[in-house]
Amino acid sequence: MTKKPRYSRQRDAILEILKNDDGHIEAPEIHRRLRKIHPKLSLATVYRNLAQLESLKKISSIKNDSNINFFEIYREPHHHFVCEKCGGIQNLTYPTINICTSCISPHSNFKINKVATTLHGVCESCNVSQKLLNITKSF
Amino acid sequence: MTKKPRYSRQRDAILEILKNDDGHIEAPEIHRRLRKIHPKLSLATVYRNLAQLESLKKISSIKNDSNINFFEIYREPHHHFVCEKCGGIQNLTYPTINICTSCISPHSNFKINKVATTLHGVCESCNVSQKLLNITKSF
DNA sequence: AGTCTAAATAGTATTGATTCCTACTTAGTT
DNA sequence: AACTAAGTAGGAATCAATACTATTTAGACT
Repeated sequence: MTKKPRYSRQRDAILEILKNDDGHIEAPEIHRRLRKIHPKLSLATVYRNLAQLESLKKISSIKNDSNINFFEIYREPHHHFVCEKCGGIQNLTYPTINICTSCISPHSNFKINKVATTLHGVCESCNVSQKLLNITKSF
Repeated sequence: MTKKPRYSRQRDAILEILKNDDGHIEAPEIHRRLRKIHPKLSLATVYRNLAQLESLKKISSIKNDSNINFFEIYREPHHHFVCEKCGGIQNLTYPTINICTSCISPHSNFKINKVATTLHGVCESCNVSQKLLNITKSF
C-alpha cells in the first residue's frame, strides 16, 4: 500500500544513531551528534525523518512530562519510566502485560493501535541527589 | 507541609466546571465557558489554577497525541483512550490493573508517583465516519 | 551516461499551547 | 482600617515542532 521511501543519507544516519544507542534521544540531540559528520544537516530534516521512521514502525517515540519527544529504535512492546525531575526516560524490563485488548472488547467499534503503560516519578539518580540535598539542608 | 491556598472565585469556578462535566476539557474550553460569567477571566489564570489544582490532586490531566492537555475532576485511577483522529479522550471503565508497583521493585531507589495506561487508536465516532467515507469512495 | 521528475533537503519563518512578566487587585490576618 | 502575601488580567515571551520555498538528488527510463 504505502510506497517504500527513497533512500536518503540523512535518514540512514538518523536510524544508525538510534540503532547504536540503547537509550531515548531527543531530536535536537540527534541533530547535534550528526552535525559533526553532516555539518549541513537541518533540524527540520531530523524531525521529518523521525516522523517517517516512526510511521514505518522502525522507531518509536515517547513524550516526557514537558512534552519533549524522545525516540528509540523499535523494540517489542515494553513500559517506560518518565522522571518528573530530569525529564529522562528509561525502559522497564519486565514482561509486558497484555490486558487491555480483551478489556476493551465492549467498545467493539474502537480501533486500538497502541497500548502504553508509563510510570511517572523520580528516577534513581535524581532521587539519590535529592536525598543528599536534604541531608545537607538539615545541617 | 504545603499551605492551603487562599480562596479565589476564579479557581472555584474552574473546579466547578470540571465537577459538573464527566468528560475531559481543554484549558481554552474552560476559559471560553467561564468568559460568559467572568468576562475578564484571563487564560493564564486558567492555566495557573489548573496546575495548582492538579498538584493538590483535585483534578488530573492527560495529553492527547497533539500534546494538548485535557483536564478532569480527580477520580480513582483508571485508564484512558486517546483518539488519534479527533484528539478526544475517553475514560475506560474497567478495573485498574495494579501490576507495576511490584514489578518495579528491583528498581528500589525509584519513586513512583503515577502509573498511566493509555490506549491509542481511533474512537467509535471517527471509526464509523471513516467507514462511511470508504463506502462513498468505492462508488 | 544523460535526461527527467518526484521525493528529499537546508535554512528560515511560523505556529500554537503554555508560561512568564508586571502592575493591579483582593483574601484574610493583625 | 491597614497591611501583605497570594492571586489576577493582559500581553509578551518561549520553545518544540511544523510549514514553506528554493535547491538538490535518488533512481527510473530512455
